[in-house]
Amino acid sequence: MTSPADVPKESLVGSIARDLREQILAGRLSPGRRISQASIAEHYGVSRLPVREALRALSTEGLVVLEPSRGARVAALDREDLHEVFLLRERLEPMVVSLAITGVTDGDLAQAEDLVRRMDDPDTDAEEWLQLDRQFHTMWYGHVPMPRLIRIVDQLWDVAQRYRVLWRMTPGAASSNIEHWLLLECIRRGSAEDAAAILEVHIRHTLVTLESWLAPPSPRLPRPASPLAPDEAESRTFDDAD
Amino acid sequence: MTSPADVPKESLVGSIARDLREQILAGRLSPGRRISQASIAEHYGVSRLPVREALRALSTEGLVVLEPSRGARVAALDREDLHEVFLLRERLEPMVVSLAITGVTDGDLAQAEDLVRRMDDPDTDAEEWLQLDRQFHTMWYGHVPMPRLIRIVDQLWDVAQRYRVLWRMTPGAASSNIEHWLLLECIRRGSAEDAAAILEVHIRHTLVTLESWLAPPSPRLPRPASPLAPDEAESRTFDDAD
DNA sequence: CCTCGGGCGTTTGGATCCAATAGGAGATAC
DNA sequence: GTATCTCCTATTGGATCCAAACGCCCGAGG
Repeated sequence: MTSPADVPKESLVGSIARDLREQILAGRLSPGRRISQASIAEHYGVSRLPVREALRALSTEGLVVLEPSRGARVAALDREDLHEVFLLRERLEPMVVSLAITGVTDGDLAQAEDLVRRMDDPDTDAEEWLQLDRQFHTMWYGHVPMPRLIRIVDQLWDVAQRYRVLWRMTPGAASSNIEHWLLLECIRRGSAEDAAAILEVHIRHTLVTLESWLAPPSPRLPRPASPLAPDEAESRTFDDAD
Repeated sequence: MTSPADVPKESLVGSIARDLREQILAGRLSPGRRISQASIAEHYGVSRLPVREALRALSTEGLVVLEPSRGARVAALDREDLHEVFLLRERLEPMVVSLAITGVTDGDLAQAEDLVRRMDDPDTDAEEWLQLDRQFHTMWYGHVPMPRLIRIVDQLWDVAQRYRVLWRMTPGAASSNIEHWLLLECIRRGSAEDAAAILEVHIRHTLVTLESWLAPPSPRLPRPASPLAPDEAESRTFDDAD
């Protein structure tokens, strides 16, 4: 999701990195799983070289961890990391929205309203909902001329996405769209402070919901097996993924 | 400055990236200058391959820019970037300090006081002063268990360092250490809010000083030729650097 | 039966080689 | 004299090949 159109000709490493990122975000490559350079290279029909660089790039984004001469693994998910990522989002994204608010156009507002409306639609499935949600939150970034900040927030979104895949199953997910309507209203009114405040609450709300679901404070609720468990057993190979 | 001891055996690309980073931060590789893979490789006596990966790693840190099949350049310095970097520092570093403050030990305080004292010493030259300054600001990070945040702030410091090299020549530099004493006092008292506030002011202060010096609002002051000018002429080759 | 050490296979890391692209110099036409 | 088109060279991107490190399995010894 980082800069789709500013590179006229994308290199191999870029496309491989993007696809791997997609796989990891969608959860098709489980956390903690080893990534063999050779299997990836064979899967894409290329040499191991661009795969190496793609893995290195993904490691700087925090999606994989690189152990020297021991290979790469999909970055594990744990509650400390979840907490950190959402704390950073909570601090940075309100900043972005309040900076973007002066550049918002009528077309943006119409598009945003359409997005929120589609999120209200009970027919949209979980995956599509997540995509709409991200689009709603990131559509304002184009108005903020701070490329470093945008890149950081985009990467945080990438990591957060891995946790959000779990969150969409939680019961608290429904109330989220109410905050979307609120945020949209603040943006429409052009009040940067209110929008920032709403967004901060919104992110914190998501964090609390996620944490309370992952670390059972009320263990009486029956839940499926904890999805945070990294599969050290390397149960699946990459080629199993598709 | 990222994790000196947690990698037992450093790979070639790591050491090359570290050295190149050092060169760029110290200003020995001027902004905008082209970096030829071959010259770097020859300089270190290695193949071009680890150089490529090191350049890619540095590009994710924002120190070099990579144009596809056109090579790498040292990232240019401009006022928008300066503004952005310091705005992010202003938002993130107070957060770090306020989070670190509960873990501060007496040893930390003694060491910090020594650092600030040495910064007051008129015998310390500019380069050493910058190093002491960075050490004073980053010594608290070890108490904050948020690796993503620390890495982001470290990278921001790296970029900021390139501007600070210029800043140390400005007349406003002297008053900076007063704020260091204040910050140290807040940390000693254990008041996170005050420390965060002081640090925020401190960073903003630095930014304003730098901006007013770089973009001459009072052009009567005689200044040396603007150090922000990128040398598109590629006046120096890498081997000239040492 | 458990533990330690050596040999082997697999995987990563680096070097060398080849293709493709961009930039520039030179020649030619207007 | 200037602008444009073409060819050439230098540099990057990718593939293949080789060495070194890690992990594992098996065997010997306590």
